[in-house]
Amino acid sequence: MDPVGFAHHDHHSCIAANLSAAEQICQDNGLQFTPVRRRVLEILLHEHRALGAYEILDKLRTEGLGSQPPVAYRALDFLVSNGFAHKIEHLNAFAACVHPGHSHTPMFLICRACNSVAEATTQISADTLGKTARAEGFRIEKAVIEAEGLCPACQTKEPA
Amino acid sequence: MDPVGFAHHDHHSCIAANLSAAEQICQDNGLQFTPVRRRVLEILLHEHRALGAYEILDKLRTEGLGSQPPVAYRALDFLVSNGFAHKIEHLNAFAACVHPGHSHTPMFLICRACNSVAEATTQISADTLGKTARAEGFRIEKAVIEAEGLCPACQTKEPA
DNA sequence: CTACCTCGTGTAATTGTATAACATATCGAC
DNA sequence: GTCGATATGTTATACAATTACACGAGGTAG
Repeated sequence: MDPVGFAHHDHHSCIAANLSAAEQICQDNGLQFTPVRRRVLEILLHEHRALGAYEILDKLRTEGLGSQPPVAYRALDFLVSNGFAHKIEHLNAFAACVHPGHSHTPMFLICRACNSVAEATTQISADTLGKTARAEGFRIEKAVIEAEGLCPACQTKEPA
Repeated sequence: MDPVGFAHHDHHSCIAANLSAAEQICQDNGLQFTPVRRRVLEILLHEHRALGAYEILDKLRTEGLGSQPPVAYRALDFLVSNGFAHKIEHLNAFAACVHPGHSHTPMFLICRACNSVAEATTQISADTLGKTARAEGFRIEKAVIEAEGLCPACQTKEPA
């Protein structure tokens, strides 16, 4: 486990650290961390929640960084492919990864009331899921785990 | 584990059994198993793969059972809510549940080459995921696990 | 130096997925 | 018979994602 999302943290340094980590990784791997890509990651880090592609596009538009859907989708594809962000399938939205550079199978906790998203790491996934899959001859390349429910804050507002 | 999907099975009886199980469950719980809902489940069972809402809608249309998106989506919502079908978030598609009536957190194995989907049950989910979630005060109500990779058939066509 | 290749971006048009909002119908309770 | 609850019919629209093609900057082989 490595909770981030429902707990307080130093947001400013969290953005800076994540951003420079991405920069470093790109340099090490010969990837181009272009202005659009960098800005999209910044936006995701800043909001610290899952954003739809069109929400991101709106922001890009006001900044003159691109106005058509493909601009946003291409940047997001890059970020996701290289582990800087994740797609939350359940929401058709995207969120910055909380620990880029580390290979991990994240689990997302999605609050159905306030739509906040927390990313947690779990040991089980890679191993145990792999076992289940191999049992029927399937070769897993990527796995996503998404849980829907109530975050701590919304549980108090809407008790069982 | 309880693989179904990449293995052969008696499809005809599989449809019939599943359908009557659904009927029974609806009766027991005071749910209306209406023609549209029944037909949508039949379609999903018959195809035995993940279908998009609009694919289903096309079939309904040719049968005079409804022609507008909400018709399909409402039926699908009903089936998903009551455990007769699952939504595959990764594909924006729907598939019949292979063992309705049993509470379970399924894992889906999605082949990226042929798009086939297998549903497997895993013990870990409810328990271990719950533990991870509780660690940060999150209350899980529903969890989905989706894995992307290569099914046995496609592995032979496209070896590592 | 230039012809060419690769990669990233700009833009238009389109396709695919899902929901909002409102009208109509059926059934059972009172 | 009226009312409330549930299901369906229909129009329009919102939201998500991709296709296809043009342009431009940087490298490199000839």
